[in-house]
Amino acid sequence: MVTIKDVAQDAGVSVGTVSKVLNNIYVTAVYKEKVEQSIKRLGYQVNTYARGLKAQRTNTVAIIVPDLISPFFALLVNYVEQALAEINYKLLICNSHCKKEKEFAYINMAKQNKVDGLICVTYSNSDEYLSDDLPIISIDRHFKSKVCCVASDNYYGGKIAAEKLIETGCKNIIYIRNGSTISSETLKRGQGFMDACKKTGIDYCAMEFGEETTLEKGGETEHKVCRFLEECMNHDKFVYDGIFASSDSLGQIIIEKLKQMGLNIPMDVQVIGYDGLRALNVGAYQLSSIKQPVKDMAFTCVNHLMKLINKETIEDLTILPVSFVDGGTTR
Amino acid sequence: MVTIKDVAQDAGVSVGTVSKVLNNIYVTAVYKEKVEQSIKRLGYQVNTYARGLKAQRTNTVAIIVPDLISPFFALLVNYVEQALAEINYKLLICNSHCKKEKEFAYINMAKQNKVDGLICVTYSNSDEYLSDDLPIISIDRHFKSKVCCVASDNYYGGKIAAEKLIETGCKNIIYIRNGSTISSETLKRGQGFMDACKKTGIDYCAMEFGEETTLEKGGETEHKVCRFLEECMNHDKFVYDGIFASSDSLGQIIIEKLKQMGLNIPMDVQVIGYDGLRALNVGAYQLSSIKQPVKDMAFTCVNHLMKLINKETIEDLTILPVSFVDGGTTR
DNA sequence: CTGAAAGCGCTTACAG
DNA sequence: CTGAAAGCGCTTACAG
Repeated sequence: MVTIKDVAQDAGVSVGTVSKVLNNIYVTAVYKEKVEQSIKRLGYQVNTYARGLKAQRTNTVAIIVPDLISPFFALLVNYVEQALAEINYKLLICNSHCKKEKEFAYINMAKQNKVDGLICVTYSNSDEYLSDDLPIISIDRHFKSKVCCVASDNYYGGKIAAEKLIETGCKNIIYIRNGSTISSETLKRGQGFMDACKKTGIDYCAMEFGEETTLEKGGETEHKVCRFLEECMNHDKFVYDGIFASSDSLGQIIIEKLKQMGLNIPMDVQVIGYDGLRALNVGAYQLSSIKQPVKDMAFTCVNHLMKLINKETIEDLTILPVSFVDGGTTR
Repeated sequence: MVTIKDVAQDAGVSVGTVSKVLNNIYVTAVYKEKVEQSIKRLGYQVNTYARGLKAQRTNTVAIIVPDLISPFFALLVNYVEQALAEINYKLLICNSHCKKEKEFAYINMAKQNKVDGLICVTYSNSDEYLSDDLPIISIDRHFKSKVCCVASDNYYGGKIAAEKLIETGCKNIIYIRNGSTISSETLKRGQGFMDACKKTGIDYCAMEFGEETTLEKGGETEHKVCRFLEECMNHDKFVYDGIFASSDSLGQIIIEKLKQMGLNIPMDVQVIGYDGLRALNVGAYQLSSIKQPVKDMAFTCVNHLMKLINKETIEDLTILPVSFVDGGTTR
C-alpha cells in the first residue's frame, strides 16, 4: 500500500508538503506539480482512517432511517447518497427498525466522532442523547434541543387532501394514521386535514393505529386497520366516502382491504395517501397522493448539514412544497 | 472524548490490557472486571479510526448497487444492513448508477483498505480493477477473476415462467429484457425461458432493450419498449398472448402500456415479471412474477463475505431457490 | 499474564 | 513557503 511517505520520497519533498497539496493548502506551483505527478504515478489514495484519526474529519455522514423497505425512505437515502457523492462524502446507513435502542446506539456511534454529521428520521425521544458538537439534521422530527429540521409541507398536504375529497363530492371523510405520536411535523397532516374539514363543515373523523412506523405485510397494524374497516360497514354500505391515509403504504393496505370487501375505488370510496410514490418507482402513481419532494428534501438535508459542519447557521425549520398527484383512487 | 488511556488510568492497568479486553483476548478475571467497569463508568467507545489505522480491520463493509430506486436493490441493501448489524458491522452504501467510472472508484476505495469487504452488483467489466486481497462477493455478476457469486435460480425462474404461460393457454410468447449483456447469472432467465419453449414447441421470441439496468420514468428504455409494443399490434390484435419480463419494473412498464393500448391483462395478454415485489412492499404482489429470495440472498452474501474475511474458502457460485407468485397478471 | 514501547498514516503547529 | 517533529488513539510484538 502506498503511503504519503512514498509520495514524498518520490516527489522529493516532505510529507508535510504532500499533505498540503492533498488538502488544497497553498504550495509553490513547481512542488504542487511534482507531488501531483507522484500521486498519479504511484496511484496514491489517502488513508481515511489515518486522516480520520488525526483530523477529526472523516468525509462520512450517517443516516438513520427505520428501514429501506418503505419506498419513501429508500428514495430518501438514494438521493442523500447522490448529494453526498457529489461533494465526495460517503454514507453510512443505519436502520433503526424504529427501535429506541438502535437509534441510541447509532447516535452514540456518530457522537463518538465516527462521522462528520448525521441525518436522521427518528421516532423516539432521544433528546438527552444528542450533543452540541455533532452536526445533525432531522427529517420531520422535532427534538427538544435545537436540531434543525427539514420537512415537506405537511399542513398544506393535509389541507389539500381534504379539499380534494370535498370538491369531488365526499360527505363523510376520515383521516387514518399510524406511527409514533411524538412531536413531529407529520402530525400536521392531520391538523391541516381537520382544519379544512371544519372550515367547510363536512363530517369528518380521525383514527390512529399503532406505533409501528413501518408497516409490515401481515403485521399488527395492518390487522387492526383491516378490522376497523370491516367495522365501518353499515348495511352493506361503507360509512365513509373518502379516506386520507397518513402514508401511501397505509393507503395501499386500505385500498386492498376495501376492494376485498367488494367496494369500488374511487366510486364508492376515494382514497388519498401521502408520499406520492409510483408503482415500483417506474410506473404510474400507485394511488392518489400528496407528493413529497423527496429529492429536494434529500439535497436540502445535505446542504444544510454541510453548513452546520462548517459552523454556519441555518434556519431551524425548512418546509418544502407538496402537491396532489392523481393515482386513480380519486374521482 | 474518553480514550483507552483514560480507561487504563481509571482501571489502574496499562492500555495494552484494556486493548486486550476490548478484543476479547484473555486477561485475568479481576483485571477484566475492573476494565469493564471503567469502560462503563466512563462511557468509553473505541475510536474506529484509530483501530482501523492500526489493525487493518474496520468492521465496515461497502455495497455497490446501481441505486436504491429499484425496489429490489433497496430490499437487498436493507437486509444486508440487517445481517451486518447483527454481527456489529457497518454498511457504506455506494450507488454506481451503472456507471463504470463510479464502480471503479468505489472498488478502488474499497481496495485501499477502507473497508473489510465488498458486496457488489456491478454492470461493467471491471475485472482488472479487482485485487486478490479484498474480500468480494458478487451478486449475479461473474468476474473473470475468481469472485464468489450469489444469485437466485435464474434458469429455473425463466423455465417456470415459460411453463406457467404455456400451461395457461398461451400460444405465442415473448421474453423481453433490458440491461447489460455482460456475463451474468441473469442471462439465464432467458435461457431457461427459451429452453422450456423449445421443449414444448411453442412459438416464442426474445427482445432486448438498452443497456440501462435501472429503468427511469420517461427514460429511453421505456420509450423503446413502448414503441415496440405498439408495433406488435396487428389488426387490433396483439401478436403475443404472454410476456415474460426480465424484471418486475420492466413488467410494470409493459403492463401499463398494454392497458393504455386497450388490452386486458391477463385476458388478452398475460405478463410475468422477475423479482416478486409487492405493491409499496406492503401490499399484494404488483404483478405475477418469479420471486427472488432477497433476504436469503442478502444474508448469504454477508455470511460468505465473513468467511472470506476470515480466510475460509467458499463455493464459487451459490444459487438460491425462486418461486412463482401470482399477482393477477396471469390467468 | 501484563506492561512499555513502537508504529499505523496522516495533520498541524512551530521553526527556519 | 517548507520541513522536522509531535501526536491522534489504537494494536501488537517483545520483554519481563
